Amino acid sequence: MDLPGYHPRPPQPLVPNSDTYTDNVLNLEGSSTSQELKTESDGRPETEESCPVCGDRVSGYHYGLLTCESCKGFFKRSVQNNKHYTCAEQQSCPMNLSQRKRCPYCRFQKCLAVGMKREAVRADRMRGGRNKFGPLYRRYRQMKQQANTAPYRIKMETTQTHQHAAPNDLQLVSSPTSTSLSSDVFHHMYPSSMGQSGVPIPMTEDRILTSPPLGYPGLYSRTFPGFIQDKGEIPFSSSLAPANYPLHPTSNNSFTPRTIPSPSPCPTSSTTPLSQTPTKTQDTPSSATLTTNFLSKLLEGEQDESQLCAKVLASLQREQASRGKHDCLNTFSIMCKMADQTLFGLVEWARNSALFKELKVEDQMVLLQSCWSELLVLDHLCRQVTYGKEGCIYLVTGQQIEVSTIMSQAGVTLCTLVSRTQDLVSKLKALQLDRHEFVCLKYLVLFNPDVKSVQSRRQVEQTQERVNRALMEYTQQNHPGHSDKFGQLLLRLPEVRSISLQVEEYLYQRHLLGDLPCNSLITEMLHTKHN
DNA sequence: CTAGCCTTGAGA
DNA sequence: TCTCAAGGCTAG
Repeated sequence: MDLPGYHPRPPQPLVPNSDTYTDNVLNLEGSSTSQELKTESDGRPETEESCPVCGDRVSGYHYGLLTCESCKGFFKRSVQNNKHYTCAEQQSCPMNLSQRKRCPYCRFQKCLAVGMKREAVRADRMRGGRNKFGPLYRRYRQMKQQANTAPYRIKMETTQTHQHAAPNDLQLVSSPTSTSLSSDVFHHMYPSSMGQSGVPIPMTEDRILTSPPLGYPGLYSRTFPGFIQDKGEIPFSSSLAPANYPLHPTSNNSFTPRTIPSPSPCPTSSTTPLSQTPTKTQDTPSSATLTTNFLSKLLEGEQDESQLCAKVLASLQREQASRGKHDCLNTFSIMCKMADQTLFGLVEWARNSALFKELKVEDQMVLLQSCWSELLVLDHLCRQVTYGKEGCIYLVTGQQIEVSTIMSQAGVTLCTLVSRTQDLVSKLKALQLDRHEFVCLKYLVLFNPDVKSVQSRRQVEQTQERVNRALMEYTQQNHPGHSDKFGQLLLRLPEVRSISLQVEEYLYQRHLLGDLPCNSLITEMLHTKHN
């Protein structure tokens, strides 16, 4: 956002020898009101929180979340008096302590976007007492307390440290070269089609530099100097071994990370409960067995999260190395780079899929160009369902950002997107989405026969139907108590679609503002669509 | 209209 | 009894 008050602060040395990013990096959209408060820890961290609406100091839980006194009052007045504001600008006014009074429309929209609840304003105006959000507040507080007792905040590394580096430390593979993805990379993946000449793309670079599976990818965040920092600390609570499945703490959802197949040459060694069921000796394979085998095949192609994590970190490190000491990526650019690398992985995933390979190259291209953002959203959702803690967003790099941090610094559109996505995460967690179901959803999105200009429409349709059937049988077999899980899962896809379209729209706007890193696969995808 | 401080009262 | 999120009051 190129709006007044939304400019990142100029880089400034935060600690002696600060040689990498500076404190502007957390500014998703440039506003920078909260982080000073956060780091002035005086042992009462909760009161140091910043209001997700305007960045002012919070005074407690109000209408569903921690906000400041003024936003509490503003929200109360707006709801009680049934206010209808209008925005004189583009409905994306900056929202911070000094400018919150300028546009009540945008302020109220942001209140809603960050999650303030209208229902908490009492229609009867009764004073005192407790409302139904009491337990919610208590849970938040418990979570915060937990986070504060075991904060794995990454101290900003001012010099590269090898202390925690694994033998195949990413630093060893970092190279001061350009980015690994170039704008024509998608076309280079499909050289036979489209006849795009393009420049030679170093698309092998990633493969060359990709490290072997890493034991503790989380550690690399420490060895990635200045990756994200703010006043010497980044506000991410990074887990110790985010992508190391056996060590990853299992959350209260149904995921068992161990079941995530690595691209090992031994695909039959699945440890999923499913693989145990078809071992009964039968002359003709049952429908259940066929479904299981089919899904196992689909799962074989899934990316290994730890490898993806390492790859993304390596790419980001290369990027930083190539930029030099005083040319730092801001947080938004870092997020874009992460998304770009993730997308690159998703394209690879599709291209390596046996079912996808059966399609004509032209069809492969149009399908991917049609659903790339949905795949990204699905991938993000799966990561949140698997690893995400409540109130946090889990990044592909294994780091976490508190949703409230994003909300306090993002504009209305981004807040809405985050809020919608988190809602969907909650629904999928409630549905206990598992890895098999997730991979089916990915295939259902990829094999979309309704995409314009698909040549082998029937083939795409048949594959989609096949996956759809497998998903239905799988949910019926594995969740007999949940008779409509299949239907419930399918009902989430329109929202995935809708979010992905909003993401595309948002990214395109940022692209037009010049905020998107150039030479990215995402930019290319956006261009393809808009052309 | 804003925002800081005050009062209230159900639930822990 | 204490806590703390509601609503209320009021100077600016």
